[in-house]
Amino acid sequence: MPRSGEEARRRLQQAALELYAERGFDRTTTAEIAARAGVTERTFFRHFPDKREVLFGSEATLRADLTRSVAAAPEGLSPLEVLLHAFRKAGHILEGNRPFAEPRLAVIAATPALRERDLAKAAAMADALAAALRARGVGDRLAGLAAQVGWVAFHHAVGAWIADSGRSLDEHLDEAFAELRTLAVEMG
Amino acid sequence: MPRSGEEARRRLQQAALELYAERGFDRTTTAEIAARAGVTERTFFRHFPDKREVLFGSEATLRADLTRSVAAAPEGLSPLEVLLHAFRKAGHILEGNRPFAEPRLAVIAATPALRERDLAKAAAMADALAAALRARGVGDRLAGLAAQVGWVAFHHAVGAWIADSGRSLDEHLDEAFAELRTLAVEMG
DNA sequence: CCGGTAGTGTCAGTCGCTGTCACTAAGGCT
DNA sequence: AGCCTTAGTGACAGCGACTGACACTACCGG
Repeated sequence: MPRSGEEARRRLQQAALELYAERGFDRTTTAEIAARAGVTERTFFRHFPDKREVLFGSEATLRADLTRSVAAAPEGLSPLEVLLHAFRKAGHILEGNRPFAEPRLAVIAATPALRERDLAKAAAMADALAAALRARGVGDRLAGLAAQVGWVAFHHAVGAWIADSGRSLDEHLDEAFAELRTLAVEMG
Repeated sequence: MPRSGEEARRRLQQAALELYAERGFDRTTTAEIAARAGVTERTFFRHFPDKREVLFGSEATLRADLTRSVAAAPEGLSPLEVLLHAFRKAGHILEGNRPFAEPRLAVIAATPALRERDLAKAAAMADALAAALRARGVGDRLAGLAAQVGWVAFHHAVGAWIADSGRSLDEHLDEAFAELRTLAVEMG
């Protein structure tokens, strides 16, 4: 029953998220995911390289958004200001997807294997941000450091926003970057 | 031929590093590692939970060293200064182990699966550093941010030191933290 | 000398993942 | 309409990572 291919892919993602949330990542087999999606195990591995990657399908678009925002940031901003600018734009998208993203984050937080993959995606994101900064003329080494530090602050802000949804993500972002500044200035 | 247990463990680590370097991580089986170490595949998994962990046996002692140094740092220092203090001490140990650590880092850099595990270890290290900072009275959220940012700077310094061994790790550490300060101050 | 214990070998089995081949639905071409 | 290409799939066989269970043996203290 091959329909569009893209449809099977979405069903597999949905089925995987459900099963990971119900029984846990370790207690669900790829065959079960495929069965719930109405396809074969083999088809699962045609759409996703492994059992973890099925939860990380939207990272590529986020990366594209962020790098585009970095490129489109106004002239004359410092590297971290450029990143803050990009994070604000990406954050707005994230705020909309929250009901879908929340169970996903819960499953990832509860599964070491998925946390590893998540960290790898974060590292790739930081690399992409560093490349985007370099394209703006930021020094080679400095771009790498700025991208990683900026990403840490972003991640921190998202975590705070998850815990305290009362305030907007933008507020948490500003606060995280302010804390970053405080930390650095305190150094002799 | 059960001798000391600890001896088999060391032989397994050695054999694994050699084989990973020779054929690559993906092209070596756990059975081959066990064979070169003179034990059975089952024994490999008694000493290490999986094929990757065999390269990460010394992370626990590094973590212990770092957290101890954080606790022993002088009073009155800012969070990042405390971390810089701890990194200097750990760095001296690292400078001694270099001939052993270098092939290990090369293998990790060449293998995505091992990079994932490495990132997970780094995250655990940052968590431990954050806890050590909290024990010194640093605020809860700030400790987490400082630990991650500090670790990024440390990692950056180590990378620069690997590429440019002419200068000491301490110099690279100072430079990384100075760059960090510059980045933060540039922000409006 | 003996009993406990820790480290190991052996075997069987599950599951993640891959290569291969045949099949079928969908869309474009004449 | 009939055909042909192509993408998506099912079925099958197989490797390798990892686990549970059981038996065995070197060691260590009494």
